[in-house]
Amino acid sequence: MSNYDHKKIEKKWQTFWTKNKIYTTPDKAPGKDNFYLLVEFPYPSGNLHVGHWYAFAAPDILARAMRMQGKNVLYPIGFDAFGLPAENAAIKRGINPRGWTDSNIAYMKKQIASMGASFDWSREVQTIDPRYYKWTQWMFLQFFKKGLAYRKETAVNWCPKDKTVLANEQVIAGKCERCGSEVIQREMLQWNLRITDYADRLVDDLEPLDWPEQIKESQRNWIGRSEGAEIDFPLNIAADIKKYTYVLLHGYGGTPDMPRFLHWKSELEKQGHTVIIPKLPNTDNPSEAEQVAAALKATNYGEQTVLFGHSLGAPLAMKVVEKLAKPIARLVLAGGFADTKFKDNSRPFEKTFKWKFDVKKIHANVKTIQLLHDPRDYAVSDEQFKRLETLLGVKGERLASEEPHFTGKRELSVLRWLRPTITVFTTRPDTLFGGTFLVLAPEHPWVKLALGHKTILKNNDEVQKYVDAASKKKEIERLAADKEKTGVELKGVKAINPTTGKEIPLWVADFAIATFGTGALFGDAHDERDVAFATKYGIPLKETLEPLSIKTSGADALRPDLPLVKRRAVMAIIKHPTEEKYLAITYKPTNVHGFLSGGLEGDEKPEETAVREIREETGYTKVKLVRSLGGVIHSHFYSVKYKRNTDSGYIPFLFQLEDLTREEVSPEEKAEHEMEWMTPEQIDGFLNRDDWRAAWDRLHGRPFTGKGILYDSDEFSGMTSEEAIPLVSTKFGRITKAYKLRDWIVSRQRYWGVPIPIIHCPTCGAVPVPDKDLPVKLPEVKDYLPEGSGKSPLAKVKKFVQVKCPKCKGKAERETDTFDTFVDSSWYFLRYTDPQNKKKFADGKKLSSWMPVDLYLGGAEHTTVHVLFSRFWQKALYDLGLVADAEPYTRRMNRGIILGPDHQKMSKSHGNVIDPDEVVAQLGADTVRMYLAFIGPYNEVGTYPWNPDGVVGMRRFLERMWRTQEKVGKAENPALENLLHKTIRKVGEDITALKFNTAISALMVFLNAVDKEASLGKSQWERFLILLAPFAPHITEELWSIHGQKKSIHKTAWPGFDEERLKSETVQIAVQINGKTRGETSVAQGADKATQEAAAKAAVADRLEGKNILRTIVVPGRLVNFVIEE
RNA sequence: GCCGGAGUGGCGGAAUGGUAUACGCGCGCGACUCAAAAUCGCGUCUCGCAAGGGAUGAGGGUUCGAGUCCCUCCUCCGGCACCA
Repeated sequence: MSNYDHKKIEKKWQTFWTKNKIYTTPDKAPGKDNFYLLVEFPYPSGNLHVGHWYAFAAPDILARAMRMQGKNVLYPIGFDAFGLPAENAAIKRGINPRGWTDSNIAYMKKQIASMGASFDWSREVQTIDPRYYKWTQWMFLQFFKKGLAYRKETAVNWCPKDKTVLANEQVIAGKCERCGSEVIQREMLQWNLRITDYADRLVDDLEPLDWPEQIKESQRNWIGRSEGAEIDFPLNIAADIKKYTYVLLHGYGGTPDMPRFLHWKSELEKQGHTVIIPKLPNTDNPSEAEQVAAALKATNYGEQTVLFGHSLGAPLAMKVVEKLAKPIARLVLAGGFADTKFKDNSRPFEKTFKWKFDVKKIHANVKTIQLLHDPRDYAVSDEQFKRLETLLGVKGERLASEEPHFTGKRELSVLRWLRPTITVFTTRPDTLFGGTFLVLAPEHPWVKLALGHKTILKNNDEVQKYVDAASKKKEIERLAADKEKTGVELKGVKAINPTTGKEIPLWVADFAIATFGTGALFGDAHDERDVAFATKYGIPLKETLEPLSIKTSGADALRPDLPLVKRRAVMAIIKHPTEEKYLAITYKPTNVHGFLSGGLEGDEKPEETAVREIREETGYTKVKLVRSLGGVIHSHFYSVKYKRNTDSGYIPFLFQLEDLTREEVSPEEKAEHEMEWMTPEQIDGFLNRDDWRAAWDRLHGRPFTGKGILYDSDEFSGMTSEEAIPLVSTKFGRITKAYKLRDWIVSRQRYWGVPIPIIHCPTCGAVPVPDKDLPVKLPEVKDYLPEGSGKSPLAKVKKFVQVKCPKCKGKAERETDTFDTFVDSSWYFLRYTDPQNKKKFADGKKLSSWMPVDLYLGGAEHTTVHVLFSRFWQKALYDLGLVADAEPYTRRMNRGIILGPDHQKMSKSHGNVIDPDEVVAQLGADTVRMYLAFIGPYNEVGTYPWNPDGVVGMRRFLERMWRTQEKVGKAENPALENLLHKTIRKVGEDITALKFNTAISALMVFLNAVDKEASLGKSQWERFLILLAPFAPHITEELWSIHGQKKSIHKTAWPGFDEERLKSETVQIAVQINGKTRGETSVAQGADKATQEAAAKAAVADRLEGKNILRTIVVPGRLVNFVIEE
């Protein structure tokens, strides 16, 4: 027997496997089920670290085992090769990013081969390959055509050093993730994908997935859905300050005297505005020229004009704006069309209207454009509306109108948008009656609108200063939770609380976030942050909620079968006469920790009740009322004393003892209560029921922020928060949702990425590059530095930029931004199913034979962004009918992290980095694979320190195994056979469950047993080798061939096991007395309960002597438990 | 602050509600050796000479029986965070 020479063996077999292409995966294999095992493809940084090994070599065990167990396993790999590091290397060293990337890939491929990984390299995918990114571009264009992609002036994170825009997730603590420079805010035209349209589905579709809760929860948190309502607060701008002239354009077949127009007119006139509703000619068969002329004649358009167009009036209004000589204040469109491409509702006027717009002119003539859309609208499809949004570059409002095409009698939905209102988002509409101020984000559109109008905004300069300061502040600084809140009142403007009709002040404050909800909120007395803000600035507050505590657990939990009985009662917090202490009372029957309480008797006043109860329960006689704490605290609980469900309305008071004079307390009272003087800190930890805590909070002036019972809220008074929320929402606003998730900005002003396949034409707008011209190849450039103005280096390549418009053949310019690399990686798993396809991104049949991915293994750092983006991408493709599944990954698991030997994260600065190449050279790939698999469970996100001694231990195991070949003889060793069957089962089960560590432990147990035996049979040895083969593919292949096998061990079937063999002839059973193990005994396999009981009794006879056995529990083959009297 | 996950020897970790601490590392003792390494054997939660007792972050509960299920608290890890 030679020594175990890992270098020779590993090289030999890696060459053999490659030569014989043993890992090439067919799309279908007869008699085998397909299994798609996906690992995240690496970025070609140039060097494989231990993390890569953990990411690729451990799943390789599963891939190999599943193949042997009869599955056709797709285990592919590729490279996510666009991105900043290549470009930075290029800038720094003046080299070509492609060359840099290619050589890194070549080197990493060698390293991956050294793992003995069973990847099918024939399916390799590289995102930098034009044959791949052609389809990245194509998919984006499909989304664009569907209205899922749009360009918008967006405040973005701008890194002054990298001269590029960063995604939120690339900003760490206000600094650029890569270079550490301070990130600033800057407005830029950016391509966005409407991931927010999918927010609900991205949350809801998680529900049925078999994913760890941790991953699902991270995704939910990232999307950040809040359910609540939008409420409109009309603005009371005094008529003498600002008057608008409203021009309302009616639609096809419409007239100015329709009820909704008359209603809008009268409402707007009430606020002092002028309203003009021109009669438009020939509405049954309209001509564009005539209508435009009529509309233009209606008034002298100027900065005081608000133009509104309904239905056909909408494109008409756009035409009108296009033709104007000077800007107007606002353009509002509802139920309008963008072009004739969608003839789902063809009308006669389409012949005469040209439907071409000069978008630049429209924008020049109106800054504020508001688009309203009801998704139920029968005249305007969602796609049409999205087109309109794309055309105008404005995100519209989706809302519920009275009649789906905005044709109701009053159509408040439109009126809300015509007259100035502030719409707020709230999750607590139950506190709306107590809304005493509004807060707008500094970037709120209305603030922008009002600034500069010094007649409206009396403190214009002050507000301007505040808004400027806010935009200069870094986001991190602005959003620090513990920061003192600041704000400025918008003087001269008031909002009207729609529930009370009362005027309330309007503030700008940077704690309001422009991108969440509507960018505006109302402040009330039941929110800690609002109260802190209002208190600081002396804004009045009004409470409208009384606390309600409902006990659902514990001895005082409500009994579902009993009715609630109302009771008036008092709570008394009693202060010590001299010390800063309060009287804490434990009510023993229910273990309620609180203060003193008692019910009103007869026609007692509450204060009298309190004094009487203090005397009866505590014996203290010298008490004085300090103050009433105000309000009522409601509490629903079960009263053990009176045996009924109680609905107590507690009136809370603060008393103080004058001295500690006491009377005798009755024995009954004494038995029920326990008393102790406690410091406020002790009280904090002592109280265990919400009603007491509410009283304690009230004493300290802390706002009540929970759900309760409404008062001073008109017809909603007396309702619980839960009852009131939907009712208030629909009466004063609309039930809706808000998300933290923002649309995905896919533009990057960088060279090393996929060019965005769009051509900008001065007349046609953004035009997609025709399919036949795809891919738009990344041109060569001379230097890779961004242009500095915000444009990518591509902008410097004239040949690339200057093109003809595919539509009108006029002069046009190519988009010069490239895609975020998360775009590249959002669909790579689809390409693996058909990587060479030139006609499609993948063939439908091939897709359906592999998708959805059965198991996706990756790093925890990708749970939110990459996994979420690719789920969105999949859903968008699904909606286009391009893929068959709405979710890409059946299962997703995150792996753990390998730490350095010092239990710290591996890093050069710690000097604790393990270089896998070195360890492989010294101990072999098989050892490293096995060690990583053994280090901890792969199905949990743990942190596992690399233990150099542990790796050596694994090498010892393999050497021990190597020596075992000498023991192999022809005859089976019967002493090992049962254990081998057990091992076969356990290893198989554990690998499937990703518990590689316990699988290896079972293999060790078997080898330990072999060590104690003189020999083992050839068949036993071979079955053992097969079990070990997925873990240590090289050494097992070698030993397999040494024993004369010609076929690769990795093409061998997994051994079976015999159920009967799993059982031994006798079993050890535990003998317990009262659940404690007191002895053990062995009985024959399958012995009946009586036999087991008898054997057990004998085993602990001495302990049972003279004891009365109350019960005996027999768990066959496991234990016998005697329950005896102690 | 909100939400999710987890706390078991000196360390990594194992345990369908049923004999806690498998397996590995480390450590101790021994064998082999002139010696060392390698290898092999024995031991290794804790108190106790022993018989016995006690331990799965702390405290309570459910159960014949709890590391495992429920409640309260503590600590650590992860996600979100001035999110209305």
